[in-house]
Amino acid sequence: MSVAIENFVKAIYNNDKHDIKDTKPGNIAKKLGISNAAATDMAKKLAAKNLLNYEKYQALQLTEQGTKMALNVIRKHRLWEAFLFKMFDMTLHDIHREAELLEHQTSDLLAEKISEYLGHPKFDPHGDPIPNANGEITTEDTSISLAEAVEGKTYTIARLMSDDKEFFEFCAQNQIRYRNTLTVSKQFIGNKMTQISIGSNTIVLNEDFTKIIYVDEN
Amino acid sequence: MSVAIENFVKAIYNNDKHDIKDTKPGNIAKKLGISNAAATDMAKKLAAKNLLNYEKYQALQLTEQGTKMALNVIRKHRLWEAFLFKMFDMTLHDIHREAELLEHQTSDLLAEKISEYLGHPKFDPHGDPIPNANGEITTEDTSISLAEAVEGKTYTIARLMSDDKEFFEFCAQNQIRYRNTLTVSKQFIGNKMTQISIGSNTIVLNEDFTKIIYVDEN
DNA sequence: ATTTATTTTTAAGTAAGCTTAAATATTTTA
DNA sequence: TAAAATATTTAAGCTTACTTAAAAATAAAT
Repeated sequence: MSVAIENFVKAIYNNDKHDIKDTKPGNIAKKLGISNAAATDMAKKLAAKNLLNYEKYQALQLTEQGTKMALNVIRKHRLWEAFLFKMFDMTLHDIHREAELLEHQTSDLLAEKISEYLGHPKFDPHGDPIPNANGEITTEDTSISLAEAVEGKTYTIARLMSDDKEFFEFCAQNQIRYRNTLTVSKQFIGNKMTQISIGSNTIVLNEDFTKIIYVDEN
Repeated sequence: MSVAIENFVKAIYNNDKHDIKDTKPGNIAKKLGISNAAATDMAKKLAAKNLLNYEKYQALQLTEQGTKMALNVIRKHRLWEAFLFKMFDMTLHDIHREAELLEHQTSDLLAEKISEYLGHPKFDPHGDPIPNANGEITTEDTSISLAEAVEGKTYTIARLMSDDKEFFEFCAQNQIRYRNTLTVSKQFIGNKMTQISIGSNTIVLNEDFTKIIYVDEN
């Protein structure tokens, strides 16, 4: 399938899971940076290909086939992230950008080789679950946003939910990495600022950052 | 640049170097599997972009800019081949197919990371030279076709000049690999059949195969 | 040196994946 | 609940990268 189609079903899948849970054409268009008209157009085409259900003015819903395609692309994306993260010294943001391109040009064979090399990992370096070759994906998620974390407790970083360059540069500089351990040492200004200890560092995070860092209680 | 454009300049570059040394639209079209009309069309477009010189009925000639683009893509292709060959157990044919796709979706940064990881190799697993980041490429080549090799002499495999699946499966089964050593033990039926020893194996090659294996005298 | 064959070019047309503008439907809010 | 705001759809049009068919030029062969 074409890059445009793969990105379209991926956007629907992701929107459905995390974001605003709104998969109407306008939201998908916004996410992909295309016009609403283009999204409606594409929706009709993909409905004809049985990748999604389209009814005028309704939210777009992936069919089983469409979901399978989305998970196949997401698998490749996350495997590339894990692989590049392991092999090369690059920021998570750069790795994300590479994976965004490579995911569409990767055979199932190569994906399997990468997965095998990495020991069939279940999560990528953002903490996102990696679908297996059959399109099965771990859905259980006990993590909470750092914004809801409790002063004095110790946590493990479960997810870095962002594509933002600045955020990942900040992460790289402050040992904020998937599976690292941190302790919440102080919450202040109405819980909008959070001071954490991570490794030997003590840093203060603003609200924006605490909202996109997800943690599991230790 | 688009995939179509990158493949077009690459085809011209390669035709100019190895093949029939004919870069007229029809030959490029044949190589790319598109119609002659499409090739002429593209040639005009690329001339407008200063990637090649186009004159009616004449061979296509890459400009400096076009050559640079071709070498940049070829660099990425060959780095991927070298990298995948090192990392994964895949046939040269499979590796070639993956590289053919990945080459167009690889940033200069990632190419550099791969090159660095491999210790800036000068040749890929087919024995093709890898252009450096400045678009400089090793051109010296002392190798001869195995069809011209001499009975009794020992050679090093310098180049496997093919994209053919069956050929590479044969290679994989018979230790025919870039830089391996072989001895020509017998030439017969008017030098059309060549018997070689490679490792502990003795195998007979037909004319087709001897023509695409290039060797250096030891 | 003509005829014949082959290549190249031109012309017209197609599909994919977009755009903007206008019409229509839905949602919000006063 | 009617008006205003927002979203969605339709319509028309664009660009890229192709296609086939026919015309024109070049190359090969008798």
